[in-house]
Amino acid sequence: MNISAAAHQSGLSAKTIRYYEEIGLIAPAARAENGYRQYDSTAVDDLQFIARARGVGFDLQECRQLLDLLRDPHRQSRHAQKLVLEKSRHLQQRIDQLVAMQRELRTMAERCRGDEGPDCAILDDLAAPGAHER
Amino acid sequence: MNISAAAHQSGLSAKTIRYYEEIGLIAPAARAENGYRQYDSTAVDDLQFIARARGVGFDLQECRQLLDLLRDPHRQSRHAQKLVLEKSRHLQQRIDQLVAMQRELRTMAERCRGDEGPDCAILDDLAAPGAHER
DNA sequence: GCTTGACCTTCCAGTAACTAGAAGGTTTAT
DNA sequence: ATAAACCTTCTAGTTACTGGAAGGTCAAGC
Repeated sequence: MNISAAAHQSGLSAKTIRYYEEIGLIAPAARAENGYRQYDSTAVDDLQFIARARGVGFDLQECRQLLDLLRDPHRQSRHAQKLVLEKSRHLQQRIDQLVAMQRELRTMAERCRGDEGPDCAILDDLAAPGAHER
Repeated sequence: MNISAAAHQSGLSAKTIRYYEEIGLIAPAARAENGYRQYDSTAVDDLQFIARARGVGFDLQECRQLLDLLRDPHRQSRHAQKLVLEKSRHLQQRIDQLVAMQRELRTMAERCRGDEGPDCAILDDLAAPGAHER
């Protein structure tokens, strides 16, 4: 199958697949006589694997490690678990950070009248945070 | 005051301040005779404003808009409120996405034995998601 | 007077993970 | 014959910095 079919089946874009090949994340695709890349089902499996790993937050370097594990018959499942647990911890930190930002944004939006006038609690807050608490 | 003092007071790095000047986010700093950038309290105010806006999730383009509003005596507070509400909506989408990823990661980690053997629910899940549900 | 260390300057390059677009070859259908 | 929908490679741009090189400046200590 050609690259756009592989893209469709994996949920990646053709550009992204070429990029993954370029950086060596996936093996160079076989080529048809006309030079077009050809993908079989095992190639598509790899692409889907990567797409799913990306989807739960792994970066490309981590995808590389996960693919290595996937291909290693002597792997130890604790290695994969370690990657997941670490990712989960970092993700939680990021979530906590975003939730804190969200709280601040909501507080600012509530305190702002949001009318035609220039008085603005948001701009005040950004200029002197916490001033309204004192 | 020199750039490192301004950096310290604003919580930004000196590199970042120079970068903000380079892209025109802040006005070019005054220079001392020796060519060193000089910052007064109003310059530091701007830097702090930006640092706080960045801290609640605004990108540099949005910081630019917020600074424009801050400086506009004829501003309407609803414009600032709109920016905040939009940012809040996007942030919530991002949070929801990360929380969903987090759920998947936790499920995978739980289902994986995490031992010395090669059988790994995580790699299985990434290779064929939802297979265990069927 | 000289050195040392901590400042400061500019400029160039690199990061992550693509995405856009140009210029051109191929295939398929009409 | 031509149009469309593919495919190819290559270059450059995105965001918001960060690191490092090469070199100027300043204050303190010997």
